[in-house]
Amino acid sequence: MSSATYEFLKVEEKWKAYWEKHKSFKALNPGDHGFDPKMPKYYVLDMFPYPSGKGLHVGHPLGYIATDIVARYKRMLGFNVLHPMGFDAFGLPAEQYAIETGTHPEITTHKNIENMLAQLKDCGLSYDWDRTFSTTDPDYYRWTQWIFLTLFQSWFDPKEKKAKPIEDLIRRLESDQYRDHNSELVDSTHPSFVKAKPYKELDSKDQQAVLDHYRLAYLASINVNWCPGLGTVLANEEVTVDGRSERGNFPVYQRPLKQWMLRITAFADRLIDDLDLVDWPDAVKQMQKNWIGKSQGARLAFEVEGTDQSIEVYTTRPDTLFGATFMVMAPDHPLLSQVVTQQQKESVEDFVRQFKASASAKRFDDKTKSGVFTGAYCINPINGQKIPLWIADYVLMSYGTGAIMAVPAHDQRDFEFAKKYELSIKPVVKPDAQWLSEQGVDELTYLQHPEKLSNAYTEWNVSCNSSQSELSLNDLSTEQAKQKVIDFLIQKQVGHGEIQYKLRDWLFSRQRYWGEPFPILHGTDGQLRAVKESDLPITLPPLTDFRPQVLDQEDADPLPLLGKADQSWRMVEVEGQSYERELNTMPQWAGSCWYYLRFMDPHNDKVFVGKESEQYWSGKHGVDLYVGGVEHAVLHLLYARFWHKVLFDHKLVSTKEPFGKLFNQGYIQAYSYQDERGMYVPADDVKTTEHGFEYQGKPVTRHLGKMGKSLKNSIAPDEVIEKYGCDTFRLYEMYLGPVEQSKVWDTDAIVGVHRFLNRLWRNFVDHENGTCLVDAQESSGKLKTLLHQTIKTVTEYMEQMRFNAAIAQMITLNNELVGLSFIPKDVAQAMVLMLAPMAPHICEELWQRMGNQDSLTRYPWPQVNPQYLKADTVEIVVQINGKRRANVSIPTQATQADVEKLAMENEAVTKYLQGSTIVKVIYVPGRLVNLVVRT
RNA sequence: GCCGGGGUGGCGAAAUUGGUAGACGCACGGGACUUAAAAUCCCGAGGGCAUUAACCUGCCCGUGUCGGUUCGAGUCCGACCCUCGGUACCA
Repeated sequence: MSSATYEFLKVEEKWKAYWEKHKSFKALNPGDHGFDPKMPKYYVLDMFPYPSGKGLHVGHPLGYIATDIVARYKRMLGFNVLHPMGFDAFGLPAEQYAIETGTHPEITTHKNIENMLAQLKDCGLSYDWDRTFSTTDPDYYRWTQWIFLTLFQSWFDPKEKKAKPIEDLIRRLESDQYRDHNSELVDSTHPSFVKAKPYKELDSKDQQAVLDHYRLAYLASINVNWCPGLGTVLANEEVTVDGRSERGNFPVYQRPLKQWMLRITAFADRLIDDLDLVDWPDAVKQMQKNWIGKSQGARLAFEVEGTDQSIEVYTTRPDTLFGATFMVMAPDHPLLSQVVTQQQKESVEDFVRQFKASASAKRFDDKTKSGVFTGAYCINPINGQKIPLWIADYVLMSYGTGAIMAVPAHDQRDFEFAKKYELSIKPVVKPDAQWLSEQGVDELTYLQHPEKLSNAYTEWNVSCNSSQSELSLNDLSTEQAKQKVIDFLIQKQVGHGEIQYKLRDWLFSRQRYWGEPFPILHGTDGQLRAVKESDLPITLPPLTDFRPQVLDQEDADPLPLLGKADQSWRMVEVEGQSYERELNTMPQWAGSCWYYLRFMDPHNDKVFVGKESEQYWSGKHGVDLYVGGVEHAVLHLLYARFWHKVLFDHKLVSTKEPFGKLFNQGYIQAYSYQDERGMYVPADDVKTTEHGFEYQGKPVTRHLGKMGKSLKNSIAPDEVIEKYGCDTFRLYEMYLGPVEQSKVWDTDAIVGVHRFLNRLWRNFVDHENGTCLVDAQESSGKLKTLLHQTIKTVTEYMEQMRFNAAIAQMITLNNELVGLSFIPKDVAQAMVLMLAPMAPHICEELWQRMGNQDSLTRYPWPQVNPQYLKADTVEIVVQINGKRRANVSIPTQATQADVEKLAMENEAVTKYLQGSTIVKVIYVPGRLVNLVVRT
């Protein structure tokens, strides 16, 4: 083998060692030696991984390679680039493994991180490894705990819509603002005892209770998702639509428990509004908006006839109040027992019993509605009409007030229910003429007998049938009518306008071991006490038995694992008082809520991030590019934005939003094969035959999906890198298709880009004697034009992260060089520099062989010279009536008149022009001339 | 149902502001090198029709479907079909 052959393994090893030795990718912080404040910054971040024990497959590095290319590209453009990597290592898998094997999660985590680091380093990624940390490092979670305390010591001022220190609230309470009913502090769910006396006169326990009521982190006894199979409670976001746990697929039950909550709902409006500030995919913005689920409407009360009770309802269509012909409350509504009549008591109780029994078993796509009459009647506050009160399974206690006014004429669900139980239907919005004709009725028939139709429609917008002596909505638009009704409700003191959200406060505690302990102490009297900042971190106690108390009964109380910790850890004495530590741990999401900030200043032991570093790296938009999977659209990304906003309100971070630009990479998919028994067979050994797919002579079925060890279709990056080299691997991952798209892995196709790199090498290095074939001469003519056009398009593609298209351009250029005995210097330089972000090792080697002494890491990206963009002559198309008829070659400088003349002289053109007159000539410079003719 | 993406050869995909559709790569076919194979390299190709011994050449049809705007539409507008993702008795 001659030394001229491209020996990728040797070359790649050489340059990896070089970069490591020279710390080529170290990002300099303000204050560091050599830091240049004039250099613009660029922060490019990956969603950091969970260090799983299974090892990476070729799908994992896709996003990392993309960000690495951006990072290398931006360095060449002269940016100070922050490109860090870390590990999100708290969470269930390590703990489950500990249960099975007895290995402490810390050991497992450490081992997995080591493995993953090695695999990542094989990919030639240009991270600043000095900034790497794991969320499980006490030096890191110390600050996670600190931020939790910041939340705990904050309240949300609804007037200014921002988080403020709790001391600020105490000052206000001491001035006794809270008992004033016009004060924004008054809250209807306030414990009644605190309203009786001024705050100052309350004992310290009651004062605490008041404060706890306002904190951004608070304990509450609420209905939570209790998963006995995992021995823990879960956030709404962690429960699937089937009512099972996202991890482990265990059944989840609703039950009230006392848990830590974070008041994310207070930030709902800002979380929606500030989406306008960021450059994110519309799909993700939309998902967040849907998740928050803001709706505008009205809350109003219906008196229950013959009692002093009234039922509150929420509606987004107050304009249809005249059309309310019955009421429905949820079967688990707290007022139910007080309004049901004696005669109906038995059938209502039967229904409730049935409802409860079937609630967890009920199929989620079952939309049939059933209900029962309570015997009670409500009074419609707008017209005094008496309407029956029902309970039904289609009204949920968890949204709005748990009761609705039913307007069957304009709501599909109410309509179905009304038809089933023969309740009256009253249209109050004028229907559309076209809709009526589709239904085959005239307006009069519809208004008098709406029950004859098969559906109800709600998108019309002029009220009708809506009037009584005091109030008429007839002929008003929906918007006008809504406002008029709300004004009326306020005037009658039975309701008001209201905004509802689907978003619930974030359930923040778990009964597991492998998570951040809460820095909270519980006094013997139930008082909460924050751990002193100087006592952080609260490290996890040693434990040998990690089995959760898995309980068969769904109503058994959860037992936090930290309850098994030694007495000496659990019990603390402060100022002579004895306290027990909080035994819950934080959920997996906690660590990932702020890691992007720690990367800016990872070794700071004074603060969670130094102010100067934070301001420099945040700049105007925070993280400049954040790349990760779309699966985090509502979980991590919503939580992190929430924490960021709290930190922003405390002036601890300088941007409103953490991630200026978000990019969702696609997934790498692979075929998996199952035999008749449904067992997965190794995808590698499956043969394609004329009948289909076969494994060991037996037919198997093919399915396209994720890659994974259990599916026996996993391919490790190591195997690919060993065989083709890291540059080929990186190039191939990018060449497979657009980064944001999912694509199917096909190992066979990898030879394409591998051939390209070999061809590139041969173009540059003489295969006989290994000398460099780059000439001192510059290119000229068409090659020069092609070069500058390539630089132009490739630069555009790099900006748009369309690496597949960029690679194709460079392959084309390289193909032009095949057969040349020497490569012009300017072409060679530009070629190597442009390819360097994607295939850095081979480019470094070629760069050195071209006579450069140092790494090309910070060499400037090639510039386009517009004067070379056009060749001396250019081929243009001659069209006649839009159809291509001929090509003519014209000088670049030619005027339109010249072009027309040349076009007319063309033989093929004259043939078509016979017997026609030219009506119009359209000339697109450099491209075509279109002759519009009439015969 | 609602919201948001996406439909281009056998496959992955390209196509500036509307301007020669299918660049580039895989697979395929042919060839070179080789005792042979692998690897490597070179050449070919959207579909159809006409013409020809063959090359050449000419014409028509082609970007999910139908319609519109335009000299000209993958690109813009309208309706529909299919598909992927999110979400769902949210009042």
